[in-house]
Amino acid sequence: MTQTRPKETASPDRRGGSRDAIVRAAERLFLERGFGAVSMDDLASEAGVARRTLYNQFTSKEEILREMLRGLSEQLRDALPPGIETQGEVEEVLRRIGKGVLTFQAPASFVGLVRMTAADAQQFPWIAAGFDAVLDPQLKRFARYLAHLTTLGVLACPDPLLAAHQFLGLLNEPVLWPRVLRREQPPVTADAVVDEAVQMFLCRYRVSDQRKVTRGGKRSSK
Amino acid sequence: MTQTRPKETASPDRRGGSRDAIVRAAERLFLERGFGAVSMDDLASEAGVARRTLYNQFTSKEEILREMLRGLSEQLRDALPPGIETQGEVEEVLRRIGKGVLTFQAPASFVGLVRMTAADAQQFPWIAAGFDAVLDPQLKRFARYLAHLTTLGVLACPDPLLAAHQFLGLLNEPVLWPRVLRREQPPVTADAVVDEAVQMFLCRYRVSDQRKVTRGGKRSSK
DNA sequence: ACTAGATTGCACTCATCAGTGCAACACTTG
DNA sequence: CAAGTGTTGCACTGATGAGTGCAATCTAGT
Repeated sequence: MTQTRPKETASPDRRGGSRDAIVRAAERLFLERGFGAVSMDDLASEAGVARRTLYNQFTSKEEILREMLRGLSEQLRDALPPGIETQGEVEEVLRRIGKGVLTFQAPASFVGLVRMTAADAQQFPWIAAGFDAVLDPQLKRFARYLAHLTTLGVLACPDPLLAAHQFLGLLNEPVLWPRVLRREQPPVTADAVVDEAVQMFLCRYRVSDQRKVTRGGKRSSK
Repeated sequence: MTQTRPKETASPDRRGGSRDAIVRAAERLFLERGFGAVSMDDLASEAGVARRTLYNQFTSKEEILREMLRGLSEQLRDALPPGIETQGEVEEVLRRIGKGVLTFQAPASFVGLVRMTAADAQQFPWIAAGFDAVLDPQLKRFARYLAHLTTLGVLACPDPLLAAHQFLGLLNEPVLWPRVLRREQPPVTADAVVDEAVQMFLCRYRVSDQRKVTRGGKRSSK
């Protein structure tokens, strides 16, 4: 009789779909306006759900945010696929990583996440902690890759962590941060930014046994 | 009744000093917690002033923010003193600019301003506009400097604006953004960051007729 | 001392918002 | 139909916060 219903994807309207709808609405609104600036009424109407349902599914507004960030973390964790640095030559790998970074932070939701982290993490430190838990391993992993190449004699990075920061800075400054601060978009394309970043980075850190690829590459076709 | 007791906290001179006290309190609180997270009561007690005085001096909370940002803009406008790029060799000038950038964004108030811009500029676009009005001219000015050096044949920057972004990215990524996002501080010193940024930047853009680039530069001519 | 303007405490109003209780309703399953 | 579960609307509570009116009070300038 009273059976445990697996609640498999029923109609998104009535059955267990409300929880998902709420989380999706939270992604839209929290990331767009920030946590404090979104009321439960906003959330309910954005989710197409009664306000009371929010409290049937979650114990508090904060729990909605937690669940939203959990889902977002999983998405971001796949940003740089494992093994991206294992094959190919340095320049190729760096360009791949650069494109990967710029791609996975391209959606407006990532910009919103950065904004929300900057804004609300004072009151809710666990927001910054969760954000950090996702990004920091990837930065460290990149630094390990650079250190590895240094021991192989391909690069000469005396401080791999700083070098990793530098590479990310070359990518983020013209692309991500203007968006976060709502400055008008620079007219450069992502491809050009990646090309220039790789070029400058290698120019500085590559061990010049032979200069084979440092220069003659196709300059940004745009 | 403890009613007739004057505030013994900051004692803002009783005469005209209250307005300054309020603005100073606004700088502390708004930049630390964000605009939306500070109440007029917080502001009044931080300023050592009656809540009613806020409304005697300003018409609204928003006007307090506007006045605070106005003062802040003037401070930031002096960040890179005029003429900083006119004298000395490229490497010297870049190092001076780099140190200037890192110095003027060192105070916690600047980090707070960035946070507030990211957070509240969705609701109040004029915040981002004011922030932009300060930073953008300086970026453009730096780009003009790079373009000038390119015409002189000292540098080879095909895209001076992108190059300016790159230099700033090399500085900001390891220093400013971790602070904005409340990630733990990297252990690198500001001096090291500036040195490495200048080195990498010149390694990429300097035309090879120089004498004393610290590290063996690679010729990077087109 | 006197006066004018700034300051202060206080008691409001009006609005928003998180969260709860409850009864009615819809849909699914047996 | 009946039971169970999830959803909905509504009316609350309790708290916070922006902004105002007013009378008492303080301080400077004369």
